[in-house]
Amino acid sequence: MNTLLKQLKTARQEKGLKQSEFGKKLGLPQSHISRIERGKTDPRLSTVADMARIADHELMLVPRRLVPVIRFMTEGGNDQEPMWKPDE
Amino acid sequence: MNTLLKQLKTARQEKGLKQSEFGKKLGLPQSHISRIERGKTDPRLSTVADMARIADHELMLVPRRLVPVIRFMTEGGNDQEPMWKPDE
DNA sequence: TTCGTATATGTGTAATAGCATATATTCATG
DNA sequence: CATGAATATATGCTATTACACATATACGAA
Repeated sequence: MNTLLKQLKTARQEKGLKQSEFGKKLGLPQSHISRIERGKTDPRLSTVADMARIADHELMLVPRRLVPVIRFMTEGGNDQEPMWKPDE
Repeated sequence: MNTLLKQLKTARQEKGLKQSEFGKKLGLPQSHISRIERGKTDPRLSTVADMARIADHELMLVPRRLVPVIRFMTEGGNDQEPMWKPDE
């Protein structure tokens, strides 16, 4: 499907928001959130941008040659954890 | 207005495409491209994503704390040029 | 002027968005 | 197990709007 929508769903879940709460913050009905997350509808740009912001994210336009780097930074894993440890 | 749309427009221009050519690659009429770029309409997610790809870009969902870094990478300037040179 | 490009307008259609409701599904708790 | 509450998905029915298509206007350059 659309990976962006999947990312949005997990972002919402990580915020601990259910679809109805999420929708209320956006002024959207729960049913619509559901349809969007499952890819049953093609939402408007403003809708997705709003959803992103509520979920502490941002919708950005990225030049293709930077995509791999950014992908690594975002889904590369939890960078609360160090990526390597010095030899002891 | 929406900075993302402005970015899309300059991305198209940098590709040397006029609205009509751009639209043809997308299966969209020129009039629609015009309305979108001027913020007179709220396009669908798929439309914007398609426009991004044609313009050699990608629409990405980015965690808020990474936004400044990515902004620096993208609009930070031409990184064909090295950001520093070693002392000689 | 004529040509190329960008923006504007109007009409018809298809799809999103709003609203209410129905149907799972899971998970407690008696 | 049964029952009920909380969550997620589904459906039907309107209203609003993106989108398709044609056409018109504006403006600058050759």
